[in-house]
Amino acid sequence: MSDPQRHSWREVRDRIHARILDRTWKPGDKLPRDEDIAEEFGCARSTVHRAMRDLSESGIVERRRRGGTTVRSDPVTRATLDIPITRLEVEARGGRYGYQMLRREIAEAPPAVAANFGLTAPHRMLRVEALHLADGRPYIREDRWIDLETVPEIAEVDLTRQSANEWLVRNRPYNRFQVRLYAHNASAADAAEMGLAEGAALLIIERTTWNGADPITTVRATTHPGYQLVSRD
Amino acid sequence: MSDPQRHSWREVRDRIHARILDRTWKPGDKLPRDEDIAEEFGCARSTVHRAMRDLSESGIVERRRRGGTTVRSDPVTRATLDIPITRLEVEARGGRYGYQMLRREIAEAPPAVAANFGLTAPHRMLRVEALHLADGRPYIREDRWIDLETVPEIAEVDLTRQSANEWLVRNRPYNRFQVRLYAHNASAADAAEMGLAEGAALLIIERTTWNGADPITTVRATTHPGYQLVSRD
DNA sequence: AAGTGGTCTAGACCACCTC
DNA sequence: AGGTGGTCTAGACCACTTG
Repeated sequence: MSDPQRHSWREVRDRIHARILDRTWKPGDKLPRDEDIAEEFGCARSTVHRAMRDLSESGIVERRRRGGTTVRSDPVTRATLDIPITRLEVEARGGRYGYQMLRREIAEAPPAVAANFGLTAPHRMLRVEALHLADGRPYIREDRWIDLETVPEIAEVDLTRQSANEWLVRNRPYNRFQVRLYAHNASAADAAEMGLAEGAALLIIERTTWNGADPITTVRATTHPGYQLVSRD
Repeated sequence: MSDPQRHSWREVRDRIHARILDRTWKPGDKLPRDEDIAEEFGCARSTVHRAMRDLSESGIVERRRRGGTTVRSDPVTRATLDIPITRLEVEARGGRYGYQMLRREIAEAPPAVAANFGLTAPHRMLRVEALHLADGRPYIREDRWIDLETVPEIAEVDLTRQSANEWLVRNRPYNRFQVRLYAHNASAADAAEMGLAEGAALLIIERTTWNGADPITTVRATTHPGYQLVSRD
């Protein structure tokens, strides 16, 4: 009557969510078919579908063709993180960005690296270690392995001036990736290269990227002390 | 001709994405209107819309009513993390879950806690410190503050047997939250309560939840050494 | 003021999976 | 084999926001 958007998908979503929260529909229960909910709420099935997709993406319900919609019995907190390009992150904070390549070698990928890609056969890769600087101080140290079978051209690129990441983003974009986060005590090498105390707690961001089935690169980014990641919204 | 689903939204999405990757449309550029893309691709505008929403949620393009669609000039890696309920996480790994309340007090929220909620006025809150155990060993230690103005009933709940989180999930669900991740060296107190070496690098997961504008709770979860978070897909 | 994306509808067909 | 969610279409109207 007075509501703007009486049958908006957000309202439908919230009404369904409310019934889950008030235990009308309990974890593990099966919800009615979209069509029946649509009829009850007096809206189109596609509106219910839109609402359900949101609940499904939030991890609140699970949907399967023919199997219907069920309330997830193991609710999770599903957070979205934006991991920025380091140069833009530094500049956005008003800092002066710097990049410095530390080492470069071509070698067999060690087992830990191959495992990130799910590879069993030995693989020749380009390894690049580099430092990202903010106002001249170490900000992130990265240890990167690039698959030379997928990205042979990278062997010819001058990575002392341009970060491997920026070259890859432009020339070998990925369409699939995985991120792994954990804490790590600064090793003696970390401490020396980043100018900090040995043992300092550092957040590590590991990222592995593929283009379809082809491995592209895996990076272990060691952040400076105090670095934080914050979820969107 | 031979493709199944010739005009699927995924195909439309991938074709648009391909043009961004091959720099037909460069970062900062404005894309054609959905309707024009639909005409070019020979599909409905709603199919383009579906494709665009996916690109927008992935952080590849930005869309504004009247302002059109533009390619993001600061590409990010947008990762989704599932942070499970600790009890279910332990049980899923085949461990025996245990819970132990350490301390409970009612106090003014310190500035750091109030800041998480964006509060300026002093607030009385319930503070609960507790330990989650896996096979009898400390798994996660949590330091939680609960807003007594929003959730007065919690003061009467017996939190020695039931974790505050499980009570809250059932009785005061949130609809908005923020997560913050960082690394931290175990303090002497951390070390004593979790049975580990002082200075160990620990991943901290801070979570603050609201119901609309009302603060519910903020938790600082200190994970055990070696704990990892991995993105979905 | 007008043009863009956002939403809603009704209907059709499809794909997947459980029954 | 049949029922469920998933997708696509065509059309209409709305909301936002920018020129």
